[in-house]
Amino acid sequence: MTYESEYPPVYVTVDVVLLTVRDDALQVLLVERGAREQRGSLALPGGFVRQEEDLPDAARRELREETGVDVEPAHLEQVATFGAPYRDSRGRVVSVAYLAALPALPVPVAGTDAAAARWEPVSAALDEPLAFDHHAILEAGVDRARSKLEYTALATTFVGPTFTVAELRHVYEVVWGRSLDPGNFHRKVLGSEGFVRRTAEQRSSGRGRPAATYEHGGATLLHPPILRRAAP
Amino acid sequence: MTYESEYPPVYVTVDVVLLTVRDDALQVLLVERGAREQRGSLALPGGFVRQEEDLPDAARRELREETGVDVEPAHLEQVATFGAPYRDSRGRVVSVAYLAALPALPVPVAGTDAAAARWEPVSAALDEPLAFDHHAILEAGVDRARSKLEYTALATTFVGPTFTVAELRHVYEVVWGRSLDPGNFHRKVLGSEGFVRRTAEQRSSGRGRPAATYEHGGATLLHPPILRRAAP
DNA sequence: CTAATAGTGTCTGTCAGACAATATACC
DNA sequence: GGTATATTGTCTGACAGACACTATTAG
Repeated sequence: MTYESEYPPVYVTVDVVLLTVRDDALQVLLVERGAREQRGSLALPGGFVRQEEDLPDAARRELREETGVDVEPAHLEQVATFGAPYRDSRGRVVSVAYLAALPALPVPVAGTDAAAARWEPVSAALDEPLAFDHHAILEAGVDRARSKLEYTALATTFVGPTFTVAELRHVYEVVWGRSLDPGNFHRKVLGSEGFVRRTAEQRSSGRGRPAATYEHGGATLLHPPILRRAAP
Repeated sequence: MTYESEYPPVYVTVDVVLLTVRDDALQVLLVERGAREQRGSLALPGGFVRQEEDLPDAARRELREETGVDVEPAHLEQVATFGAPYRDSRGRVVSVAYLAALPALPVPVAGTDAAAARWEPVSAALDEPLAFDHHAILEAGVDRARSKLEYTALATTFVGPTFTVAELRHVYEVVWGRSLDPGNFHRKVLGSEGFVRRTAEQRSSGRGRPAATYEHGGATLLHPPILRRAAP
C-alpha cells in the first residue's frame, strides 16, 4: 500500500555509533551497505524508524538486524540529530544518532540488510570515506564517549561484568589516547562513590601481582569525576 | 498536491526553549497554541520543518513566525530529539529540541501561528500543563543551560553586548538558583581565558562603586570553567 | 560621615599529579 | 633472587570557597 500526505515526506532514521576497546584501540562497528543507496560503502549501522517504534528501540533493532549484535543490557544514549537537507540523496532524511558501548566479546555477524559488519579502529574509520555524513556522526559519538568517561560510569560498559582497575584504566587510556598514572587512577576510581564495588575474586594477568576484581557499583554519575587533563 | 510514500509518514518538527533572565527569574518564552491541535494550551514555540530547510533554520523561523523574536545573533544549540510514538496525537511526530538564550530586552509579539506569546518563569511553566511532552523538553533545555554555564561562555548571551561582572553573576545566580560569592566569582571570571574583555566604559547601578564593563572575549569553552558546587 | 557595591588579598582544605615505597604474584 | 604489576603513601602546586580588607561612588 502507499500513503498520502499533504507535505513532502520526511524520513527519520537512527544510526548507531557502537564502540568497543579491542587490540588496544578504540573500535567502531561498521557495515558495508547492502541496500541500494551507497551500496558497498562503509557506514554506521542504522535504518528507518518504524511507525510505532520508539527511537532507542529502533536503534537496538537496526543494530541487531544489520550486525547481529544485541546491545540490550549495555549503554545506549542519544547523541544528536543530523538533518541537513541534502545529507542523504534519497530525499529528506533526518537521522537521530545513538552511542552504544560493549565489551570486546561479541563477534559481529552480518545480517540481512548489510553484506558485512566489522570492527574497525576509529582512527582508521575517520581516515576513509563513510556513507552520507557518517564521518560527522562518528566524530560526535566519539566526542561524547570521551567526555562521558569523565563524569559517568560509562567505562564499565566497555569491560565485562567483573574487571580489574587496570582493565578499567586501559579503557580510559585507549578512549582518551593518553596514558594515566596507575596509582593515581586507582585511588580516584575507588574514591568515586558508587563507581565500582569489590568482588570476592582476584585475577592474574600472568605477570605481576594479581589484582582485585570489581563490578559496577551502581552509580551513573561520578562524584568526584575522573577528570581528563591536557596531555603532558 | 499530495505526496505518496511506501511508508507511513513521519513528521519532523523543531521546538525551541528560549530562555532569558528577567525580574530576577529564569523565564521561558511560551505560546498559546492557535493551531487546531491542542488549541489554547501553552506550548514551546515550534513547528514543522520544511522540505529543504536545515534544522536550526527551522528553529529560527518558527521562533520568528510564532513570537516575533529574532534569535539571529544569539545562542542556538540542539538539545535532544523527542520521538516517543504517541507524544503527538496528530500522528508520528519527531521533534528536535533547541535551546536559545537572549538578553531580557525583546518583548514578544504574537505572530500568525500563535494566538499569544509570553514570558513565564520556568518554575511556573514546569508547574502547569504544557502541550505534548513540552514539559520534558523544557526540563532538558533548562538542564542543558545550567550545565553549559559551567564550561562555556553561554552566560554572555543572557546579557547585553556590554555588561558588568555583577550582571554576569546575576545570570549565574538566577539560572543556578543559588547565590555566589561576589569576590570569588569576579576573580574566576577574569581568570578564565577569553571569557570577557574589558571595555573603556564604567557603569553605575546607582548605588555603590561603579563597575567596569566587559564584552564577550571570544572564547566559547572556558579554561578554567566556572564550576557549580552543591548548595551550602 | 555612612551605606552600598566593586574589587583584591589571604588563608585553608581538597585534590590532581609526580613519584616513592611496599605487596604479591610468576619465572 | 629478579621482574612485573598492584596498591598505598607522600609531597607539592593549583585552586575553590570563606572571609577580611581596600576602593570608589551616592547621599
